[in-house]
Amino acid sequence: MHAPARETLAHPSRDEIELAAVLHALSDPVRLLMVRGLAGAIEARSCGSFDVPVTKSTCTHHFKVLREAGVIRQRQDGTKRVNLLREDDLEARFPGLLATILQAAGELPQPTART
Amino acid sequence: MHAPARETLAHPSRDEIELAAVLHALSDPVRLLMVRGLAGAIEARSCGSFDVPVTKSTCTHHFKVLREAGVIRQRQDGTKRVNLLREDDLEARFPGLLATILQAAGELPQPTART
DNA sequence: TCAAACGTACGATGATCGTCGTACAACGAA
DNA sequence: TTCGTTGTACGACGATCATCGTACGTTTGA
Repeated sequence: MHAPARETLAHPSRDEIELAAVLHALSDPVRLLMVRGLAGAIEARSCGSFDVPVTKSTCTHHFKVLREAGVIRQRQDGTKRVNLLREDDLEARFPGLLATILQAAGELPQPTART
Repeated sequence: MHAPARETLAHPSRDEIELAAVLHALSDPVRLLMVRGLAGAIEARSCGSFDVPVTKSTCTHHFKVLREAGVIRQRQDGTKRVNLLREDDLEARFPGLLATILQAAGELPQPTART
């Protein structure tokens, strides 16, 4: 077991994304926070750039849940692993779902704008 | 503890409905089935009228989860307990959410139509 | 009055979940 | 090369979950 796990980043294909899995993934407050952060970002964000009240291990766990549910895509980039929402795939599979949930989660997150 | 539980039907008020709880409630395939059945029905439906692959006790449990999440409202009617979706409350709290999820759950359920 | 139907309550069980700490691997910079 | 950064892997822990069987209460109907 010396192979770097970086090769093992399994993502479900678009058609394999299941509604129940997506809803379950988004039913955790921490993960909802992560997804909101991802939705507000233009660029893919590394795991460590999130302000969530859990340790690194737990963070890894949550990103794995989101990835395996098909909500996010993870890609290795040097020592960082960057995450981005699979907005297109989700929209194709479940139209309007992500946007509606994000809106229900308390409007869009305002990264640094406060007029 | 001889009081019939029929008095103890606690429902969250509209403003107490939480997104995470709703998503969690809907992240179970059996409950999703129940909600779809409820959405297709015009009248409130009794617990026993659902075609779900679980026993009665489990059914009771699932309806309780749905009720406590604020997804359905339960009312006693003779020996039956009837259920109906809290569409208005959900729409007011999380606009579009229920409809979007129901649509994602595989279009509208066709109770007895098969042209 | 008696029995059947409907659904609950309670307890149990095995599975999954969210959380953490520690140890380790990979990469980048000095 | 060496060190710090980033994030994972692997247990482990307690909590919650989905499921069931059995026993019981309530209402309806014969």
